[in-house]
Amino acid sequence: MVRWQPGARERLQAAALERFAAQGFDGTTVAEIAATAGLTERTFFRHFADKREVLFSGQDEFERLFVTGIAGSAETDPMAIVAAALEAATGFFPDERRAWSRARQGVIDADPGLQERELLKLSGLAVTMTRGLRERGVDPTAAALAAESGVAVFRVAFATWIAEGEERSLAEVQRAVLAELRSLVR
Amino acid sequence: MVRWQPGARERLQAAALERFAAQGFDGTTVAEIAATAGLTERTFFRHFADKREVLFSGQDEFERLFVTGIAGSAETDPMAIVAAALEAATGFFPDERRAWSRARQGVIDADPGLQERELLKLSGLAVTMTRGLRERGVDPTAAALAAESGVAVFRVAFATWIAEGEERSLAEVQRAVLAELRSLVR
DNA sequence: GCGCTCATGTCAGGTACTGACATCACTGTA
DNA sequence: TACAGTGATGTCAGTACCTGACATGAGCGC
Repeated sequence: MVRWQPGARERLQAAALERFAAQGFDGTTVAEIAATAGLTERTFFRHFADKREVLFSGQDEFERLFVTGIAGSAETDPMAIVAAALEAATGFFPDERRAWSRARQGVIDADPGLQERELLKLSGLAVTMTRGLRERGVDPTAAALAAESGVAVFRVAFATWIAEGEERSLAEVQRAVLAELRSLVR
Repeated sequence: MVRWQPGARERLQAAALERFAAQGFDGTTVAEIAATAGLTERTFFRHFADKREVLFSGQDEFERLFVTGIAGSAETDPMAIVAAALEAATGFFPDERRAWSRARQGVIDADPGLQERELLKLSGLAVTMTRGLRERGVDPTAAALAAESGVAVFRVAFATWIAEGEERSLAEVQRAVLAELRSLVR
């Protein structure tokens, strides 16, 4: 007889997204999420630092794609390196995840507290990319600027990708947005 | 005999900054801030939506400077309009406020929760600027890009302005940062 | 078999935040 | 001058988030 069902963390994340989508973030208690997953509130806080984090855990792997993308690029021009990293990061969002991403973003867009957390994560991504670029020998200011631009491109591309009716892959959308940025800056 | 001392809001803000600087954000309770200001916890929450907001109230006026700066500019080029708005906004940070700004930023930099709130405010500023530019007839994508760049310039300039040993005014620093951005993009 | 590990449960408590109602100096008006 | 209304504050009770300390018991190595 097994004492605990496996996958507690994943069950909590699924239960949270489902409840948030149905009743809103504020209208859902942590105890309720835990109960839906067959666990207790205390266990929830052992897996996630706070109530909001349940929607953002997994970001680490996403950031790692950017880091390895920067480190593995053969380019020397900062924006070209960033473009390679953006390309590598699209692997985190295959088309099968589009519906899930859309639902998750809908929940985030409905709550300022969740938007705060998202901004903090993206800010952390920019910091990480800046560091990676500087380790490649890029000038500090140029590195920060290129990293911020890269994050901006990702944001716009991601929003487009999950928009109703959009059918292109994230990689395709991202290439188009990057091209648009280049023509605007020129 | 007066029933209440005037300036409750300002007293709460001053007490909060002083306590946060001395014991950290987490190490300070709202009840403690209120008591320092000669008030109760309940009154604190009548003036500020939450504990973090006590450090960010006043942002509205700052944003208004950007808006009027955009609306009042005679330029037509998006980045030139943004430059004018940046210039107008420096009025919010005269040299007399440098020490206070430095103390406040030190508190924010020490707490992730406060950084989240700061990012949300800056994101709101970018949204406001984007709207202002679009009302001036600027293309949507160009407006968003120019607004984001403007916020980025402000962030870098502000960080430089409050750095130890810096003596130039915020307006001077900001002009230098903007020039650097222009040369990088070119 | 036997003890160790470790994910989970239980319990008590602190702090952030909110709604409902009370207080009372001040202000305008008859 | 009396008196009703206003509005900032206080009091109190309650909910939800989050944490520390300790208990439980199936699985695993020896």
